[in-house]
Amino acid sequence: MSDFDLYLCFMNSLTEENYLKALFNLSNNKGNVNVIELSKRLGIKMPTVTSMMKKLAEKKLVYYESYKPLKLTEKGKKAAAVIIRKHRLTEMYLVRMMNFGWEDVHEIAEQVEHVQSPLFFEKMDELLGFPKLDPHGSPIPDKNGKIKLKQYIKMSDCKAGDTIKLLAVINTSGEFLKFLNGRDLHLGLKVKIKSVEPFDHTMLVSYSKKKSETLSQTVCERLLVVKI
Amino acid sequence: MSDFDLYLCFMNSLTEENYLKALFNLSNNKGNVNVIELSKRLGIKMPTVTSMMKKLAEKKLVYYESYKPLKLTEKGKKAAAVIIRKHRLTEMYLVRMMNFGWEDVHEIAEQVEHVQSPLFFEKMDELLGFPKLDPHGSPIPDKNGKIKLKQYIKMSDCKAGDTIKLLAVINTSGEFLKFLNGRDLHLGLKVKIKSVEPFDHTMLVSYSKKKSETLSQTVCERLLVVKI
DNA sequence: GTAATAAGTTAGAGTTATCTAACAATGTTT
DNA sequence: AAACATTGTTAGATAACTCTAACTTATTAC
Repeated sequence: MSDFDLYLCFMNSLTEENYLKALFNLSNNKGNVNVIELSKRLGIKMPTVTSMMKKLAEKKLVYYESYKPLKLTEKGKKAAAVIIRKHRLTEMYLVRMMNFGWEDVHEIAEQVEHVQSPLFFEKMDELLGFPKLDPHGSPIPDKNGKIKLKQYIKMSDCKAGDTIKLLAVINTSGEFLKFLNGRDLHLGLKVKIKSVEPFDHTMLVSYSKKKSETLSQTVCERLLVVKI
Repeated sequence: MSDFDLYLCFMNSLTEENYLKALFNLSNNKGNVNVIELSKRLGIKMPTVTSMMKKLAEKKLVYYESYKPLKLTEKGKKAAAVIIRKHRLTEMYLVRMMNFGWEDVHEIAEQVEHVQSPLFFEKMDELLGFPKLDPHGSPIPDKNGKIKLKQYIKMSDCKAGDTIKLLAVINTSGEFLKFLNGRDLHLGLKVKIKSVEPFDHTMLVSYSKKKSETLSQTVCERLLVVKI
């Protein structure tokens, strides 16, 4: 068994990496995850997910008991955070060093994150000046998989009269980000909430040179902010 | 079937890509390739190679007849060249834009080359100023898979008294490249062949500030040069 | 030109990751 | 608490890629 094979046998397959990442991202809110949620997120049928959970449980990456919610072990959390670190560093690299728009980087990072070369990502990190956040405002875990969670609130939870600063987006789909581009909405922006429509929670806001824009609840739920 | 699935169904799998690339690289000399050669190059047993050849033949990427040498079709050549383009652009990018040494880039490029995003590689190309050669002196195929072959000769085919310019290396293994680094041998270097030992074809050479160095035949066979 | 060697193929099996169909447990409604 | 809906599991099949063992064809050597 060569050095490389030895290295590989401690490695998780690309498929396993995708399950770990999805588990991590879905856990952010509640700590544990349902089979059906994971199934939907990955676009993979439930029986397949169940059998993969058994496999990951054997590797001590997931706590799994029949009919109980899924939960990453510490080892699993760390493995997932390392992948997410690679994803977010890549996104940052693509935006800052290669002039991609924030709406274009997710798909590419989704592939590059599986590259097995710690040095590659350390180099990115260094060239970027050790960034703490990715282009969408999400925190980048450190080399050991430690992640500093941010105390942001959803814009949709703010009230009329609040002045807020836009600091992250929840959804990183191209569609959504292009919508934000079209309205000149970008991270760091100061926004004043002029009023909130009680019926559908649409917000009437003003920012930069725009006197009056309306943002639907769907949009505001995907924007993370702090009050200022 | 979604747009993305539609895109995928015309795509070759990662495994197929590796077979195509190996076929292309092995063809460079003779145009056709033996099963056993390909088997050794990929580290995959011969029966597996045979069955993959049948699969690639169905996809019109390879001409395959039992007991006959393998040969890429035009379609296969083009597909392979596109992958090799991605590999070589990545190597160049890693060296020029990320400060990697030429001995470190092969393994990383081996993984990055499979990223499915034409834009990603076009961006590299643009940022690099549309390079024609990779860090090891190999030509980078254009977007359409056209490759301009270079008329280099092996240093081992040169004679005593020749003055040559080092323009490419055949082997891109870290070991070999580190050896070259250790002797300050780099591309573009002018080298004078002082004498050739008739018994083992070792060459006695001088270059830059070095009055007298010996290079084994093993090394000289892996160096591509032009006479000047 | 036959025997020995090398190269290539066939047959059958294993692994990983996926699916569908059928069944079981859990949660919700009335 | 019984009925229904939702969620989760089991069983069995499939596809891609790999292997070993046995066999066949081609090449080389005497």
